[in-house]
Amino acid sequence: MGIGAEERLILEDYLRERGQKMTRPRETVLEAFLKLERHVTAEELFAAAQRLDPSIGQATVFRTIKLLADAGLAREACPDEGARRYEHSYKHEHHDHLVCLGCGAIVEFKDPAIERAQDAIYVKYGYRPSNHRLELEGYCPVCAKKKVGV
Amino acid sequence: MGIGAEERLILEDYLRERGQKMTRPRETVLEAFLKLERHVTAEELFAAAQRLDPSIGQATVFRTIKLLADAGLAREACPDEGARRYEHSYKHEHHDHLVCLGCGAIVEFKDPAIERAQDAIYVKYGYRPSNHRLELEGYCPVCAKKKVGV
DNA sequence: AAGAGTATGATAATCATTATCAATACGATT
DNA sequence: AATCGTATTGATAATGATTATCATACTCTT
Repeated sequence: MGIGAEERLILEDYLRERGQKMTRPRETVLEAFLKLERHVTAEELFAAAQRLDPSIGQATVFRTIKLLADAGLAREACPDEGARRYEHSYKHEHHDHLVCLGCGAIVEFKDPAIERAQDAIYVKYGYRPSNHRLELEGYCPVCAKKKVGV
Repeated sequence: MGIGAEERLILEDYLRERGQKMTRPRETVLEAFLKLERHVTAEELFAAAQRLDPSIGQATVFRTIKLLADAGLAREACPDEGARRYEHSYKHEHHDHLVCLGCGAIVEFKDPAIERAQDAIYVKYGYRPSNHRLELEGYCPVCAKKKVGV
C-alpha cells in the first residue's frame, strides 16, 4: 500500500459524495501535501507539486488545498501575517502552538488542563463546540538570551 | 476632559519618544477608532475617519492603526480569513474570544484556569512569554438550535 | 467509444496592504 | 510670528495572495 493510500480514499469518498471527480492533478497536490510535514503555504505547496508534475497550475493548487481542508485532510493554521498556512489534519490530533517570535520555531503541544478549561467555557456560554485555535507567542530559550533586557 | 484624552496623551508620548509627531490626521484616526467598539478592519476605520474628516487618506489609516497597535492602544485580532482586524487594547484587559460560526457573534471572556495553564506551558518549554491568542469556535445557542443534527 | 458535466491551466481580476514621492504640516528655535 | 529641518500626508502605483473567467481537456458513466 503506497504512502497516502488511506488519505486518497478519504478524498475520493469526499469527492464522490458531492458529485466531484478524482483527477490526476488532485492526486498530485495531495501527494505533495502529505510529503510536507510542516505548516505550508499554497506557494510552497505549488512548488512541491510542480516537482512532481511541472504542468500543474497554481490555481489548481489553491483549489485543491481548500478541498483537502474541507475533506478533513488539511487544517488551516493561523498566521500573524502573510499567506495562509495549512497543516496535516488526518491522523494528526488537534494541538496548539507555541511560536518563537525570534526565530519562528514552532512547538506543537497539547495540554489536558487547557482542553478541559476550554470545554468548560463552551458549557458556560451554551455554545456547541466546533474547533479552536490557541497560539502562544514568546521567545525560545536561545532567542530570549539574545534579547536580554529588551 | 474630552473622550479619548487619555489615549491621546499615550499616543503623544509614544510619538515624542521616537521623534515622531502628533498630527491632525492621526488624531482623527484615533478618535474614529475609539468610537468603534468592536473588531474593526482598516477599511471600516477608514470609512469612520472619513466621516470626521473627508480629506483623510486611506494610506494614513493603515499607517496609523499600526502606530496605535505599537503604542498599545490597539491590538490585532486573528481572523479566519479576509482583512486584518483590530480591537481596543488600552484599558481593555486581555481576553479570549468565543465566536459563533453561524451568526458571527463574539463573546469575550477571560478564564484564570486557562491563563494559568498557558503560563505553565511557557515554563515547561523554557519560552519567555509575549502574548497569546485563543479563539474558540462553535455555535451559539440560537444557531445551534437551527442546525440540529448537522 | 460517446456524451454530459466537471476540472484544468493561463490569464485577468480582485482584495488587502505597502511603497513611492512631491507637496505639506509640525514644532523647536529664533 | 517667521524659519527651518524633518516627519507626514494623500494620491497613486506596486505588490502579494487569492479568486474568477473561460476555452479546452479530462472523468466517469453508459
